[in-house]
Amino acid sequence: MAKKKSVEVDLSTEEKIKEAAQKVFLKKGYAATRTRDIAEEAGINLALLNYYFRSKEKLFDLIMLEKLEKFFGAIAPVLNNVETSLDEKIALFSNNYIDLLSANPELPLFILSEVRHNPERFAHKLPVAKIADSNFMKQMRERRPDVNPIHFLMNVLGLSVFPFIMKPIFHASGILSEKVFQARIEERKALIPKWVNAMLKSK
Amino acid sequence: MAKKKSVEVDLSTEEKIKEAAQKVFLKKGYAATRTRDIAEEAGINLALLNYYFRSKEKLFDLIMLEKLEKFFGAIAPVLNNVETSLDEKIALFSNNYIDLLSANPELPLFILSEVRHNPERFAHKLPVAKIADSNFMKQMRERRPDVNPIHFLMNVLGLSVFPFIMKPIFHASGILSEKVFQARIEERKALIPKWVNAMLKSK
DNA sequence: GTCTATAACCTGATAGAC
DNA sequence: GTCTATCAGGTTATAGAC
Repeated sequence: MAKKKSVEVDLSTEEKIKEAAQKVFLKKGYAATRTRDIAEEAGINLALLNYYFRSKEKLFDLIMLEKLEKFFGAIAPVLNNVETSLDEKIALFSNNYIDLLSANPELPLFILSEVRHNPERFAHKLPVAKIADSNFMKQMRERRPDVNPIHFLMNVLGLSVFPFIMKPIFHASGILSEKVFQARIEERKALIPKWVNAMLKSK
Repeated sequence: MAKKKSVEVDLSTEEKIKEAAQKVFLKKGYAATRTRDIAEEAGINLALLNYYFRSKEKLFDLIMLEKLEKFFGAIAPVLNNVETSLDEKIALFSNNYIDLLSANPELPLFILSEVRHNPERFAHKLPVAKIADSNFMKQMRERRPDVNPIHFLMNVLGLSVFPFIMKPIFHASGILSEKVFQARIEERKALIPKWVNAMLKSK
C-alpha cells in the first residue's frame, strides 16, 4: 500500500524523489539543478537521493528516458497507423498532441535543449527513423510528389508544438496570460487540419 | 588597429573573450558553461576574464542582450513596415529570417531556453509588444477577421523557426545531414509564402 | 594587461550513527 | 531506510607579482 497515487502525498520515498526530480529537472534543466533542490522539493535529505538513485546523472537519465518516451511515443503510432487516411492522421495527431502538450507544456523545450546539450548521449533513444519512414510520409509522397515530405512533417509538428516553445517568451512579456494561451491552443486543434489541408492543395 | 576583424585573429583581448563567450554560451547554455571553458576557448587565463567583465553573470548578460537583439531585431522592422503589403511582409520575413537563422542556427534554442530558465531577468528586454501590435497583425485582422491574428503570427514564425529548433534532434538521429538540412531550408524560403497564402484562404 | 596562486564557496557523493 | 556530518573535487572570483 501507499503506492501510486497522483495526490502527491502518500507516495513511497523513491516515488517522491522521482516526482521531485521531474519537476526540478523540467524547470531548470540538468545543468542548473542541484541534487539539493530535488531533495528539498521531495521533502527528504540529500543522502536518500543517492541511496535510491546512486547519482544525479542516473536519476536524470531515468527522468529523461520517460520524457523522451512521452514526447516521441505519442507521435510514431499515429503516423504509422496503416488504417487511417492522411487527413485523419493530421486531425488525430494535432488533437492528441495538443492535449498532451497542454498537460505537459514544458516538455518540448526541455527535451529539445537537453538533447541539444548532449546529443550523443540520447541519440540512440530518439525514434526519429520510425517517424521519417512512417506511413504518414508515404502518404505525403503520394499526395504531393513534388514536395519533399519532410516539409509537411515539420509543418504538422511545428504548428502543434511551436506555440509551446514560444510560450515562455509570450508569458514573460506579459502579453499572453495562461488562460488566453490555453484558449488559443484549443482553437488550433480545429484550425491545424484546415491549414494543413490548404497547404497540401497550394500550387 | 587590431580591432574588429572577423578572421578571429588579431582581436583585442576583450573581443577575444567576448567571441569565446558567445561560442561557449551558445553551445552549452549559461548553467553548463564554466568560465574556464571560455578562458581556454579565448586562449587567455581565467583572471583576465574577470578583469574585463567582472563576473560570469555580467559577461552572460552582455552576450544575451546581443543575441536577443539579433533574434528579435530582425522581426519587428519587417512586421511594422507600413509600406509593404501583407503578402510582401510574409515573403520578406521568411526569406530574411531563414537567412539569419542559417547563419546562426543555434540562436532560437539558445534564446528560448535561457529566457525560460530566467524569465524575470530578460522579460523587459523582449520586444514582443512591438510585434503583437504590429502593422502585420493589423493587416491580418483585416484579411481574416474571423481568426485571431496571433495564430498567423505563430504560424509564420513557426514555419521559419521550427526546423532550426528540431535540427539537433534530426541531426543526432543521423537522419538529416547538415547539407541536406540546408537544402530543405532553402526550399522553404519559396514554400512558406505559398503555404501561408493557402492558409489565409482556407475556409 | 597578464599571469600564477589561492581564497571562498558550492556541489555531488559517502561514512557512519540511529 | 533515514538522518547528520563531512569529504573530495570543482567553480567563481580575487590578491598580488611581473
